[in-house]
Amino acid sequence: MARPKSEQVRQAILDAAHQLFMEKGYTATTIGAIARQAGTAQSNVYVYFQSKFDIGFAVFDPWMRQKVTELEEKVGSVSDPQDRLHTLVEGLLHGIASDPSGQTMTLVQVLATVKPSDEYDPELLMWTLERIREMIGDILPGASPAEHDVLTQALMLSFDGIALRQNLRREEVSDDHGISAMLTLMKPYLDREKPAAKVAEAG
Amino acid sequence: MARPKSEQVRQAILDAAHQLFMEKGYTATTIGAIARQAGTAQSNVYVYFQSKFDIGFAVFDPWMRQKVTELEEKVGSVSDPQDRLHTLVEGLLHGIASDPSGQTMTLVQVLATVKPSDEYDPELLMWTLERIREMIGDILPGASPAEHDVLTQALMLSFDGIALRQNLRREEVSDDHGISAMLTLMKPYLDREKPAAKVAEAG
DNA sequence: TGTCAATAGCGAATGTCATTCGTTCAAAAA
DNA sequence: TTTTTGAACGAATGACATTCGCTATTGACA
Repeated sequence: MARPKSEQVRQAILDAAHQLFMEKGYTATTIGAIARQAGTAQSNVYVYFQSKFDIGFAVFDPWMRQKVTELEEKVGSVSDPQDRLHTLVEGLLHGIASDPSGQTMTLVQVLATVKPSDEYDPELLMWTLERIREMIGDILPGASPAEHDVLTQALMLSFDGIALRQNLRREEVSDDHGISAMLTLMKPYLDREKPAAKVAEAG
Repeated sequence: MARPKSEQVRQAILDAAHQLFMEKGYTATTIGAIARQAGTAQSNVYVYFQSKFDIGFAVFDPWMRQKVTELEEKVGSVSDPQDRLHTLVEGLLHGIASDPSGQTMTLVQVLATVKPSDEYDPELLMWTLERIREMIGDILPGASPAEHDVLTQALMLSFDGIALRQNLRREEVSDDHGISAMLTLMKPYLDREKPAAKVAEAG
């Protein structure tokens, strides 16, 4: 009832935040700057979002879903299993986790500065895990579900690790070694129908 | 020359910071609180440390070295290679990365809030990498140096990933799957002298 | 078509921090 | 002793996220 929130204003705030996060990072972006860029009052931002944390997540969430969806298409368009795996790992760890536009930095800075009052919903994490498990299942139909889980978990863990390092943006701390390491660790699964390791308690 | 800095004061600040970081986390701990707890003036803290970042790192660094050293001893005391690998991965990822005292949260929050003016020195990271590579070399003498690198990089990446998630402290986001996944991925290296994967570009 | 009540929108606070300033005073060097 | 350097300190500064009190709009209802 009464005066409704404007979808335009909401989107303007998200767009402004998105652009500023890319330019300066989440921490260095102020609510005042977001409001100015969005053409509204600083205090009005709080009519649309509960907190800066909220904005950060609202910006990252659709970006991440978009990227993962694109990756699914890309992986789907490759036929050779070895190339598919390479595309998946490379795309996830290089293309998304160490994405140069800085969206991943947003995620890290958002997650690292959660306050108890911020409500973190792991739904995006679960959704992403699901997509990756599915892609891995497609690439390695011979492996067991437990093995799919193992590879999925390891990939997501690496994703988070690379994201954290990305935040440092130091030449000395390159991601390349880590990425090729994960690729190497996963490769053996391509070569067998029933891999040696059935230890997987993951599930 | 002139009045020298007091090692006592410096240590008091570090101790106070250490305790408060464990209790409330890095972000939620204020310089004022550290000073009060250390029995000195807030401004005097800046005589001993350049910034809050500096303090965070000065607290984390010796803790991490201690933990890694303990892990080396623990791994060294185990004889069976399979148990050694298990001890290493479990100790690194469970014992250190998801350490409940909150030191890892300190690391994550410190790294995630670096400002350009903060001088991050990757020396601790390099030192840790070196120790882990050495342990892996001991456990898998049959593997090539390139393979040692691969496993080291993958382990450190997982370490960072688990540390980031640890910061969320949510039941839904457990580390166990990720840890056992890494263990599973590494196990095959125990069973062969010359593993299939020689793809390792890492080095 | 007019009135009411809810609430978007806004400018000016608040409150919390890290960090800096200006001054004082202890101790090393002369 | 005297001088000089810099530790110690209380009081600013300057950034921010977030809240407050008020005004203006707009949907619902008469």
